[in-house]
Amino acid sequence: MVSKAPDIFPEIEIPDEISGLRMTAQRREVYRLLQQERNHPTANEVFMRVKDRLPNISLATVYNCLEALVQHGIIRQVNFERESSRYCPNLSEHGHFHDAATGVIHDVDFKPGVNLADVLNLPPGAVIDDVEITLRGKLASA
Amino acid sequence: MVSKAPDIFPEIEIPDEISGLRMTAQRREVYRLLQQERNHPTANEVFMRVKDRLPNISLATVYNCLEALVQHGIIRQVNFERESSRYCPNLSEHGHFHDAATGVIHDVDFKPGVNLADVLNLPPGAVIDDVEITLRGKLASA
DNA sequence: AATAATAATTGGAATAGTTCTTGATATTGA
DNA sequence: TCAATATCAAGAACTATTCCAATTATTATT
Repeated sequence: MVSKAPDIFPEIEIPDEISGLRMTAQRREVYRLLQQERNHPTANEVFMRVKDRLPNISLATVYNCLEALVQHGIIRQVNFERESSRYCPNLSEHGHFHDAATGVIHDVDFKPGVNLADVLNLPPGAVIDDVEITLRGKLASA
Repeated sequence: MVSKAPDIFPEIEIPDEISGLRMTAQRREVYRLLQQERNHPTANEVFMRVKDRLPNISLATVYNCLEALVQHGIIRQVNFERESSRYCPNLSEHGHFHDAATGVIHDVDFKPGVNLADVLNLPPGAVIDDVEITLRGKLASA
């Protein structure tokens, strides 16, 4: 007899529309999963997980949903090297620390009041639309 | 009658060995090209360019050469989103600014004396091996 | 210099993540 | 209700990269 792992979080309610994007059943479940499992899953991981609730969903649809959510600024797409894209619902400007030992990805926030131009020699006239910071290393067992 | 574009730079001399890596003809030309054309070419762009001098070189060999050079710390591999990897001979710790209008990639240096931990809330105990900073935006015509 | 051992190169096949295409299904608006 | 539009599913297609097996080049040893 197979028993499903219990949902750790109470059901997250998701409205019928977010930022102008209609929440279909598929988009809703994809988004809900990202909210609940904040370990930056790949499209395929999302696919496997969401199948619990929508057994007929296809991988192509997961890609479609993820793209729609990214396009509407509801989630973020994160890339490490040329590995599979990963997705996260943390919209605040942040970077990522990739623990080489465990593979776990930690969100890394900016300290308040930090200005990129204080830190980097930007090309003159540069207007920054998007910043991507990725760190790789180890967590010394504290 | 086809005339080759003249080499802008005088021939760059490359020793028989760099950081313990034997410089074969193929590796030498790949490396020379990266030194001369500092526009962060892709493997395929390197391939097409290097063919001028080594008409029989294969794309697989270009990939092999690039990997060997990266492995020995002679060049760096740079990834933007999930686009083709690009390669650059600038070894100093630096980031990249990607001009959305022109597609041109500019190297961006750190201001002297900047410490990552001053700027980011790193996870406690994090030891950083590698930093990757990518900016995307536009260059306001100065 | 000849030979054996090792390393590098080539060309094509294989792989993996993602995108595209087509037909079916659902939703919205008139 | 009907037409127009959007979304979905399934699998084919695409692309950057890696792998593989056979050949060629280089190095070390006699």
